[in-house]
Amino acid sequence: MAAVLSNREVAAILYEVADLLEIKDVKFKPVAYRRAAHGIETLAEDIGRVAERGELEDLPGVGTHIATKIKEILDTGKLGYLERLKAEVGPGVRDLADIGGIGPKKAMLLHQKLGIENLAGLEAAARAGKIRELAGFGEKSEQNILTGITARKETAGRYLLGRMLPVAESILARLAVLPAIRKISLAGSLRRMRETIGDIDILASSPEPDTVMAAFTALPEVTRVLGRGHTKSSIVLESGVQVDLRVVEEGQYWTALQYFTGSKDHNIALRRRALERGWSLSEYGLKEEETQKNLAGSTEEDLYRMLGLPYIEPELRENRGEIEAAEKGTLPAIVTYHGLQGDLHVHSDWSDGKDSLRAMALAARDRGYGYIAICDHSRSSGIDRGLTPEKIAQQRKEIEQLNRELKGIVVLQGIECNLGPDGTPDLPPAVLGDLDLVIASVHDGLRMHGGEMTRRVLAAIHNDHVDIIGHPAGRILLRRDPSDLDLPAIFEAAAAQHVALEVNSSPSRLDLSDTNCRQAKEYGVIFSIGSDAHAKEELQEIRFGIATARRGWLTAGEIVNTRPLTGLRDWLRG
DNA sequence: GCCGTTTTCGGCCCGACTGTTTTCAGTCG
Repeated sequence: MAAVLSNREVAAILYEVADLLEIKDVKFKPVAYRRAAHGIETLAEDIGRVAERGELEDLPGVGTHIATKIKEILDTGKLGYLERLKAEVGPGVRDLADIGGIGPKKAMLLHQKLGIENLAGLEAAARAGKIRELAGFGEKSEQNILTGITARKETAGRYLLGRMLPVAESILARLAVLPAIRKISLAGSLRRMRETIGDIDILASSPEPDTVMAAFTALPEVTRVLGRGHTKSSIVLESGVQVDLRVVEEGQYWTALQYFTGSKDHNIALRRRALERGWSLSEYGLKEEETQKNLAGSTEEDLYRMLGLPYIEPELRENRGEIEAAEKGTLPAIVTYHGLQGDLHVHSDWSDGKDSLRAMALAARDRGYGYIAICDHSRSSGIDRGLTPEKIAQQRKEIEQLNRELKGIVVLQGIECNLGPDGTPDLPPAVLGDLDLVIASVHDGLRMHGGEMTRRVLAAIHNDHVDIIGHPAGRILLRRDPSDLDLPAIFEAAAAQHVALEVNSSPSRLDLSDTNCRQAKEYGVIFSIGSDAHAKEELQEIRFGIATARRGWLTAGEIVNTRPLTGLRDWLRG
């Protein structure tokens, strides 16, 4: 059997080809390879199946040549063309361009003039003071290279959305009150709510940009000012994250917000659309080529309307087909941030949570929920204080008492039961049958071989007592890859068995992922969104799960906890 | 290397900032 490669792995090979071609200063091909790679990366269907049907060339950006290369990758797991490029350019040269301030040109120059092969070589050359001697480099660029290498070692350059959004919102709040500020918003990947972000982007409008920049660069948490201009300044926070602030004139705010929200690919597609109409789109406006008259209206909605499109939510702006769908009027009405009636996955101090049942219930009511499902861990999950059948019976009494007492919120008794190696829950069927809701999750043996792991989860899906599969892919962002699972098989079974797949909102999980959701919905899967809160303050992290669902094009109808309690109960019985 | 309700050839998004330069290339988003 030939090696089975995921879409992501195929795309990674094409991206590498693009980078190496760019280093070789080949024109236009890098863009072509990147576009093909992006199309494959965001494809809902398995690329192998597309290839089997002989439809590779129907994919956007894939022509005869790239199709042949994709076939080679799928057949052999490798690409001869890439191997030749690597041999030609030098195997580690591509990594050099991961350092800020170094692009393809400088990477090649460093390689050719100093024989640098990798990041270790780059660091050594910088420390030895050799880089400043190169034409086009100086002392400052040498220092920046060293700083960049350090930053990369510490963080690998990505940060969790759930950790950075509060930081960004705090900065935003302090800038928003400045008298010089007219409008201000988050932009970039943070506004699109990507699961990890590379930096924080903020956009503001002001008649006095210098005043705003002065306040921004003087924020107490700033450890370094990377640059300060009239329209753009960049700072680095103690955490190592970079924050960019752009300040534009009032009249340019909405086009600038659209522009700086991205994604880059979405914007390129929009700009092409503008060009087709004889206009040019930039952060400064939508302009008629000849007259330079600005056609953009006074909101982002106006801008999309001018381009013949309905408004496209920031979470959808990834050039994953949203522009085509908008044009056809088939863009889904994605779930809203206030669209949930309850939280289906929270913990209490009965297992590893911090707060009592009562505290969790009251906090849920404060959020406007009608119900909350307490899903503490079961006994074998390796987590201290996991619940035994006896404990579950005691907990039920307390929950019943709470439900008699509390108005405006219904507490459901659920469980997050642990799945054994063969997919059997670690509680007897009779115990599971008495609970309102059963989440089944894998917490150990995550590195199981693909077939075994898939069978394990499928067994849980076919268990009559299981309502939801918790954090199905088992990934930890920036730390642990998803388990080796046949996701299409799981999606198919979950849809057939009416078992919901969870979108876990914990900032380091966001599992299922946005692209998983998008793929699963094609199978008719129903989803549940849970905060996985272990304290009442964490209930608000549900917004990251909702964001993930939105990025996965999910509508309220596809998410079981958008239903009021009666609707939820109907589904649980069904 | 891809693509085309003007094109099967000749295009392929746009502008600011940095660090190095005495007028601009490279990088970045």
